[in-house]
This record gives sequence, structure tokens and C-alpha cells, in this order.
Amino acid sequence: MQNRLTIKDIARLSGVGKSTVSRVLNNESGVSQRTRERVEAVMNQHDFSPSRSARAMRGQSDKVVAIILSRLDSLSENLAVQTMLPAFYEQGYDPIMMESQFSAEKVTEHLGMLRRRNIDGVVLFGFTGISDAILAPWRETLVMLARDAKGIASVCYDDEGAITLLMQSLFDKGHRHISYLGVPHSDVTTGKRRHDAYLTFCKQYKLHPVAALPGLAMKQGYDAVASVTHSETTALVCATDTLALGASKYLQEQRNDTLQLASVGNTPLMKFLHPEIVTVDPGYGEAGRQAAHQLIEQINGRAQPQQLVIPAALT
Amino acid sequence: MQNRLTIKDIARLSGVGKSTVSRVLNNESGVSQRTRERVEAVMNQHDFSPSRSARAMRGQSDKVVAIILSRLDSLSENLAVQTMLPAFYEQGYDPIMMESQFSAEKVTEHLGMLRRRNIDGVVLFGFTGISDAILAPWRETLVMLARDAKGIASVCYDDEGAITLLMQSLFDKGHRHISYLGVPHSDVTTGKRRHDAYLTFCKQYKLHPVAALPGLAMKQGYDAVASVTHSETTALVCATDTLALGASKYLQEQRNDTLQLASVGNTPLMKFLHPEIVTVDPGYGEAGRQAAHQLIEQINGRAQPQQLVIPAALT
DNA sequence: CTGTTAGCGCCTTCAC
DNA sequence: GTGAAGGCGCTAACAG
Repeated sequence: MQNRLTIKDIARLSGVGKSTVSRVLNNESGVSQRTRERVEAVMNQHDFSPSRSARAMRGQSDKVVAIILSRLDSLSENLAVQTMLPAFYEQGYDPIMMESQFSAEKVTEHLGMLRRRNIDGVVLFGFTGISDAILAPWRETLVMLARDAKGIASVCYDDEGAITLLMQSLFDKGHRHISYLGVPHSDVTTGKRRHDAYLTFCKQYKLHPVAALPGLAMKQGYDAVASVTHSETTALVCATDTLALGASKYLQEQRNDTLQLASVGNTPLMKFLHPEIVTVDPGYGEAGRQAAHQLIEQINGRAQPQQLVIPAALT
Repeated sequence: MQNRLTIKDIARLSGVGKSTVSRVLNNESGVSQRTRERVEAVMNQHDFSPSRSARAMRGQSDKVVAIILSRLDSLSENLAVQTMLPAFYEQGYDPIMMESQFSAEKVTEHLGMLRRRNIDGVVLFGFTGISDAILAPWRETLVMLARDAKGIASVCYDDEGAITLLMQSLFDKGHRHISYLGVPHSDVTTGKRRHDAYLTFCKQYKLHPVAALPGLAMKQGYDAVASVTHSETTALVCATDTLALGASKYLQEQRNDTLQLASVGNTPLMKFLHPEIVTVDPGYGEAGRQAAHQLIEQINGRAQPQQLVIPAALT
């Protein structure tokens, strides 16, 4: 590397001591206005920036956080990460990324590596199978997304609200035979909560529930449509955009363009491919922003772990 | 944070000096077998790992690289990053990620920040508008993907080969009226090179070229299909999967299922939505692997910048 | 208000 | 072979 200059150089160039430079650097009080300005001038002039490693060594924190997403190509996680990155950079944190591929072992492995690296904090996109035990040591510095766990901070989507909004909207449009395509209950949030909300709505409005819970993949949506659509079915609610994408492919192949699809997601891909769908926005972007904010506050001891829920909104 | 132990502690615990521990840590010669084993035992026993910041300060690098992708939700870039991440972690590098959103200013800004942070290296997903001038200072430690620039390392796709394979395959299947949907020539690789390959093939086989170059977005593909399909057209080659997705939506709406689509991409989404499409795999995964490898080699001074091209393959 | 003095954890001479 | 001493760039006491 080349000769980067240090606070010592800045001190010499502006005729003050190292500590004064340090004080200016950290916006500490106790420096005369004149001195401060002079030092700042020299810094700008030489495009000075302090060594991260040196600060880290003194302070304990190197201002690095990790984002563990389940899959790089998850539409929803992408939206959340897109707002998260700027939020972290704004506060001087460098986010490193890892992929769990929905494997709890990978998460454990990654967290272990992060522990050794002495990272400041972690945003983890949760999924079924992550045990509380492996999260426990991170109580102070981990925020989980899309899933909650007791004792640790989380940002969740309003699963119940999202489905209810969808159902209400369809009901208001006159639909009385609404089927549901979802995810098994082993997945608590996307699976159980959304399905339960569907059942509750049906009971409340005296509709006959027809549902299948094949899983998260497009292909599973595609394969399951037939099992939940009868001759009288007029609408189909899907737990996720991905599932809806699979379903709509099936319907297209059947030349069925009367069934009204609905899903929670509001991803750009969906909006382009099927603008006619009824969609609810779970607030992925907002969730990312909140998660980053919450993590930073916790790292700096300004907040305790807390469970947030992002409100869903019809689009 | 808690009291992590330091080489000093390890030294005390194993009854040797700090420098001996350091030697063991760095696999240096000049330590007796017995001592080495004893020290290593203590290290393992306490799950010791040296402070990154301290090593970084002592002149070594901090083993952090950056990946600047154009968009987090780019299907092709996702595939490349998915292979890149493990490659970096394997070598002990932490990859931080940034999004350029196809803005040259953002790239400049990000590179500036990375320069100040004294990062080890950068993988940049290239696009039109990045000037050689802003890349020049990074000659030694930047690898560009999907685009080349003189003097700096790059990993490109075989644009010409990909299109030629597609055309040949369609030709062999009997198609004689093949249209083309692409990207403006201002984009050298995806735009000009692929279009040129199309034209060359047409000339060589005496086909009549019919092309439009609307851009990269799905909607643009959707809108442009009509302008390149005549009554005799039997096949349509698209420069990217995204474009093809737009085109296929249009065709579906027109209830046209006779036109054979073809595209370069081979992304999972495409494979699911339209398995009937003729597709060529540009080797995104391989490109990611190569880029990571090349960058690491350059960082360690074991390789000079070089331009690589990933061969395309019919799927 | 400001400079001097100690380290933070590690690597690197340089003696022993 | 091995240990002691010095210093990387910075911050945090402690003196002036």
C-alpha cells in the first residue's frame, strides 16, 4: 500500500499535537474554534481519513455488520436488503453478506465465523429450523427478519393483517369462493399465521375454506392449484408472490383468465408480469430500514431488543 | 464485548513468549515441533483467534473486498455472486456489498469510500458509462465483470459465441426467419457485440435480419416484440432472459404459441416459467468463481491483470 | 484549551 | 529456537 498519512502527519502539518487532531476527528469539545478550523482545513486539503484498523483496536468495534440472507435471489429479501445497505453505510458500517440457503447448519457455521471475527452485529433473515440456542449468544447484537424468537430483536411482517386485507378486498369485490395456497405450518409466520388468518376470515364471513399448503417454491404453487380450484372458485389467495407466480403459470396454461389471483408480496417482477393481480405490500423495504436502524441502536447500547411488526398495505 | 484473549494470554498459558505464539500463528519456520504443538493445543482449547484489526494495523491487509453489483435483484449477477461469496470466504476474505444502480456517479462514490477504507480489492459489475479514468487507480486490485476495459482485469461473457450458438440451434431446427430483440449499441457487450453476432450469422446464412434494440428492461422487451415479428417470423432471439420474459408475456397475451423464443441467460426463473425456450448459458456461476479467484491472485501479487472470457454453452 | 504519555494486539528485528 | 523490545495509528488519561 502507499503512504497514507496519519494523525501524526496532520498534527505536524497544522502545528498541533496528535491528541488535538484526534479530538477534532471525533468532534470532541474542548478545542478552540480557531484550532479546530485549522486542523479541519489541513485534513480536507489532504483528503485525510483515519485508519479503521487503528480505531477498531482502541475502541473494540470495527464497524462491520453481517447480513445473512436465505437466498441471494429471494425477491422479498432483495427489497429489504436494498434499503438496508444505504442505512448501514450512512452510519459508517460496512455490511458483509452471507447466504444460508435455508440451512440451519450454514447459519451456525456463519455465526461462528462472525463470532471469531468479532463482528459488531448481524441481521439474519429467519426461517424455520433455527433454534433459539444458537441465537441466544447474540441476544444483544442480532436482529432477525421475518421471524421472531423470544428474547431477541426482530422485525416481522403483519401476516395476519396482510391476508385479512387481501380477503376483505376480494370479499368487497363480490368474491364468495376464495381458495388459499400457502406454506406448511412448520413455517410459523408465512405458513401457520397466514393460513390461520385465512381460516379466521372464512369463519367470520361464513365462507367455505379450501386450502393447500404445498410449500414456498414456484413449482409447488403450480402443482397445487388444481387441488384447490373447483368450478365455483372465483379467487385464489397465495401466501407469497413466488407461489402466485407458479399458480398463474398453471392458470395461463389452462387458459383460465377468470380466476382472480391475490398474493402478498408486491415485488416488481409480479407487478410487471401480472398487474391485474390483487396484491398487498408487506413492507419489505420498510422492514429493511427498521432492521438496520434497530441493530445500530442496539450496538450502541441505545436500545433494547424489541419485536417490531411492519404494517401491511393494499397497493 | 467480553475479554477476548490475546497472544499474550496464549503465551502465558503455554509458557512461551509472545513472539513464539506469533510464529506459530503465521506458520513460520524456526519453532520446534514440540513447542508448536503445545501452543496450537492451547489455541484450540481456548478457541483463540487473533484480532483482525491488530493484524491489519501491523501492515497486513484486513482481508476485506467489495462487490459492487449494479442491482441486487439482477438475475444474472445473483448467479455470479452466489459462487463468488464462498470463494472469498474460503480464502478468509470478507466481502462487503454495494449497489450501483447503473449509475457511474454511485460507482465513483463507492470506490472513493472504499479507497478511504483501504479495502483490499473490488469486483465491479460493469456497465456502460464507467470511464476508464475512474478505474485507472484500481488497476492492481479491481476485477470487472461483464465488461472489459484496457489495462484492468475483467471476466466477460462470450457474447458472440452465445448468440451464434442460439442462431445455429434455431437454424438447425429449420427456422429461416429469425428476429432479434436486443440492447442499444451504447452498451458494448450486451448491446453491440450480441447484435453484431446476430447480423453476422444472418449474412453468412443469407437470412433476412429483423431487429430492434429497445433496452434492458422487461417492459421494453414487451413493447418491442410487435415491431420485429411479421407473419413469416418463426423464431425470436433475445439478448437477455429479462428481455425474453417481457417478450413472452406479450406473446402470451396475443395467444401466440407458435413463435419459438430463444435467449441467453439460463436463469432459474426463466427455466421455470418457460422451459420450452431455447437457452444458452453464458456461465454466470463460472464467471463469479473466476472473478473471485483472479482478484485474490492479484491482491497477493501472484497474477497480473488479465482479460478472461467465459465460454457459452447450449443447455 | 492543548501537548505528553501510555498502551490496544500483533509482527518484526535483534539479541541471547 | 526463543524471548524482549519497539512500533503500527489511534484514543484516553494526565499534566500543564
